[in-house]
Amino acid sequence: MTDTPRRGGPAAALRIRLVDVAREAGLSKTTVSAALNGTGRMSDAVRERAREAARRLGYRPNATARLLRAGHARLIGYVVGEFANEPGSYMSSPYFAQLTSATATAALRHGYALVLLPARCGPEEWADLPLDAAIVADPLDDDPLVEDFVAAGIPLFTDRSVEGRPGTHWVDVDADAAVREVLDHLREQGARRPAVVLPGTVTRFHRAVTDSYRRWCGGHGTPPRLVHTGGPGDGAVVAAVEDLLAGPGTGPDALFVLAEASPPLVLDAVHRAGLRVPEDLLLVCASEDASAAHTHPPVTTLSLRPALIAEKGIELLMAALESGSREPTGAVVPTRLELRASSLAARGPGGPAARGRAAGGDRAGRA
Amino acid sequence: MTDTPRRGGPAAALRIRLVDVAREAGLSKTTVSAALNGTGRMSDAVRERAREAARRLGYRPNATARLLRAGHARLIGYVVGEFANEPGSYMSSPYFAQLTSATATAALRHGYALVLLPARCGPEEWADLPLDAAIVADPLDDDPLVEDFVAAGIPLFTDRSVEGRPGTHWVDVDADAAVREVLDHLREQGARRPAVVLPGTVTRFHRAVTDSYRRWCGGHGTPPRLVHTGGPGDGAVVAAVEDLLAGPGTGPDALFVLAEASPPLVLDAVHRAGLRVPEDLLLVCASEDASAAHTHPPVTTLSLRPALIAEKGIELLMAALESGSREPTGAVVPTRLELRASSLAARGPGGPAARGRAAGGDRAGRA
DNA sequence: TATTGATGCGGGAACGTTCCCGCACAAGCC
DNA sequence: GGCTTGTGCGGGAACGTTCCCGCATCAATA
Repeated sequence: MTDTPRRGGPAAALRIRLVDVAREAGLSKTTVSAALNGTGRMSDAVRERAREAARRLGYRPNATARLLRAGHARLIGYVVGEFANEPGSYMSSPYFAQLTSATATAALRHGYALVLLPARCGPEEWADLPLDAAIVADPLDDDPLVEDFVAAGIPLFTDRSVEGRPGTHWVDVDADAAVREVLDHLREQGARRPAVVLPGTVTRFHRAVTDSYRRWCGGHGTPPRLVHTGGPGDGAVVAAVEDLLAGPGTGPDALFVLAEASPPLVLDAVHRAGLRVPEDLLLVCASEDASAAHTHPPVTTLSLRPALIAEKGIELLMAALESGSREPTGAVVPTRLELRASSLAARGPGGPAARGRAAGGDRAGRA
Repeated sequence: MTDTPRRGGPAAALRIRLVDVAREAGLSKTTVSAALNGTGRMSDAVRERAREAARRLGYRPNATARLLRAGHARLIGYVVGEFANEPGSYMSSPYFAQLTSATATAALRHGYALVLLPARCGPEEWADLPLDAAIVADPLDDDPLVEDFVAAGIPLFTDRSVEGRPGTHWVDVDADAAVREVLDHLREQGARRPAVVLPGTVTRFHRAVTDSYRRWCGGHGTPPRLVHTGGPGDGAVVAAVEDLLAGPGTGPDALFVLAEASPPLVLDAVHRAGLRVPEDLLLVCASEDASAAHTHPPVTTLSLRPALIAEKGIELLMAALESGSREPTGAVVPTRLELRASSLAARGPGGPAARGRAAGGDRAGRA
C-alpha cells in the first residue's frame, strides 16, 4: 500500500479526500465511492463502515472532480444584451427580473443552475466556466454575444428570434398579433385616435411593432401617432407622455405605452394632463409590473410573458441538450392582455363606445 | 507514441482535446499547453505552430479539467431565504433585484461568478456544484440555509447579522440609527404623530426597527402607532395604509412605510384618503424603487443600500477567501435618506412646521 | 577539451472522482 | 472433485488539464 502523502505544506488546508476516508475505514477508495453513492456490491456492514468513516471525517466529495468524470457541469450561462447602461441594472426592469428568475427556476427544475454573467461580456469572461449552454436575453441584431457562443459551440437560447444557426434556439412573442389585439381592443372600446409610445432604441421587436402599428393604421384610415422616448427609464417615458398629451389640437383618445414604464407613473402623468381614465383616454401599458393592478383605475397591461418565454426556452434547450442535436429550433408564444378598467369604455350610452361589451377578463371589474 | 484512440462509439461527439492538437502540430501536449497559455520556453515558430493547429481544429480547453487542477471554481452560490412564496418571485422586489445584481457585479469584478440557486434550497441542490462560497440573502433567525453551508465548510456571506460562526460574514444596516433619523427628520418637519407601517413577518430587522420606534416614541412622549400589513405585496401595504388613514379620531400627521411597497401606490392611497402630501401628511417610504423620484410630489425614501451591502459583503468574502481564514467578520453600513418633497413641510408660516427649511434638492444631505 | 549555463522541448505525475474489470472465495450442481 | 455461477471487494485506468522535472542540444567560458 503506497502512502498517499498529504500534499502541500505542513499547514496545507486539508480537504478530506476519498482516499482519506478509505484509509480511515480500512477499505479501498472504489468501495467507499460505491458505498457513498449507493451503488456497487458489498455487505451492509462494509457500506455502513464506509459511511461512518466519511461522516467522522466530515468528507465532502469534490464537485469539480465529479464533473470532470461526468463530462458536463449542468451549468448555463446567463447574459443580457441590455442597453449599454451600468452593468446589472437590468434587474430593475420587471421584464428582465421575471425573465431571469423564471429562467433560473425552469433550469433548476431540470437540474441545471444559472450562472449570472456581466452584461455584454465577451468569451474571456466565461471561457473558464464549464458551461453546457448559454442564455442571451434581449440580444441586438447580429449580436456579438450570440456569435461568440455559436463560435464556441455552446448551445444557446435567446428571447428574440434569430436566424437558425446551429445550436441556437429562440422563443419570441407574436408582436404583430399583440399590437393588433391591443389596437382592436381600443377601437372596440370606442377609441379612434390611438397613439403609441415606443422606446427610442431600435431592436427587431420594436421594428416589428412599428410596422404592425402602421399597417393597422393604414387598414383603419387612422393617421399614426407614434412617439419615441428620449431614453430608457420611467422619467423619459413620463416626459414623452406629457409631451404627447400637451400637444395642440385634438389629442389622442387612447394611449398604448409600449416602452416599459411604471404604470402608476404613466397613469399619474395622464391625470396631471387633466384627462380622466378611461373617460377621456383609454390606457394600455406593456408592462410586467404588478402594481398596475392596484392603481385607480387599474391599468390594462400587455404582458410580454417573460415567464412563459423562459419556460418554453429552457424546454427547447433541454431537448437539444439531451438529444445532442445542434438543429436550431424556435417557437412563438402569445402575449396576454390583462384587461382592466383603464381601457374599458365607461362612457354613457350614446358615446362612441356605447356598445363596449362586458370585459371578459381577469380582474376586469369595470369602472 | 501510443495511439490515444477516440473514445466512445463511432458517432461520439468529438470534442477536440489537447492531445489532438498536439498530434496535429507534431508536438507534445505539454508544449501545446504552454504555447496556448503563453508560458514555458519554446521558439516562436513552435508556439505559432501550436496556436495554428489549435485554431485549425477549433480547440477549446475543457473548463472542468482546468478547475480540477486549479482547485477552485471561482463560483459563488446565491440563495435567498425569502418569504415562502413561489420560488424566484423575490426578483420582483427592488431590494432583492438590486442586491442580486450588485452582488453579481461585485463578485464578477473579483473574478467570481454567481450561481442562482432556488429559494430556500437544501444541500442536495448545490452539493454537485463546485462552490467556493455562498451568499444567503435575507435569512431567517437560525436559518437552516446558513447551517447547511457552515456544516459543509463553505464560506458564507449574508445581509443580516449572524452570530460569528466560523467562515460566516455579514453586512447589515444600522436599523436603529435609520429609524431615529427618519423620525427625527419627520419631527423636525413638524410631525407630532408619526405612524409606522411594518410587514407582518417577524425578522431580526423588523424587531430591531420596532424596538427602535418604541424607544423613540417613549423618549418623545408620543404614543406609538404601529400597523402591520396582512402579507407581502403592494396590495397588502396599500390596504394597511388605507385602514390606518380611514380610522376615526385624529389621524397621524406623518407616515413611515417600512414595508416594501411601490411608492406611487402608497402616495396614491394617501391622496385617495383625502390628504395632501406634504401639507396634511408627511410621507417616507423605505424603498429602493426609482419611481419614487417621479411622483407628484416626489416621495422621500429610506434606502437600505442593497448595492452597498453587496459591495461590502463581497469584499469581506474575498478577503476571507484569499487569506483562507475562517475567522468570522461583519460590518454595519449606514442607510441613506433621500429627501424629497413628500416629507418636507410646505406649510405656511404659523403652521407647526413653520421653520421647515427649503428642500435642498433631490438627494439632499440630511436636513 | 571539459565545464558551465541557458535554451527548447517532452515524459509523466498529479488534481479527485467514477467505473470497468478482475481476482478471491463460497456455494450450488452434476 | 471439477465446473459454473454469484458475491464481495480492490486495482487501476480514465476524464483533460497543468506543471514539475529531466533530457538533450548548443553557445560561452575556463
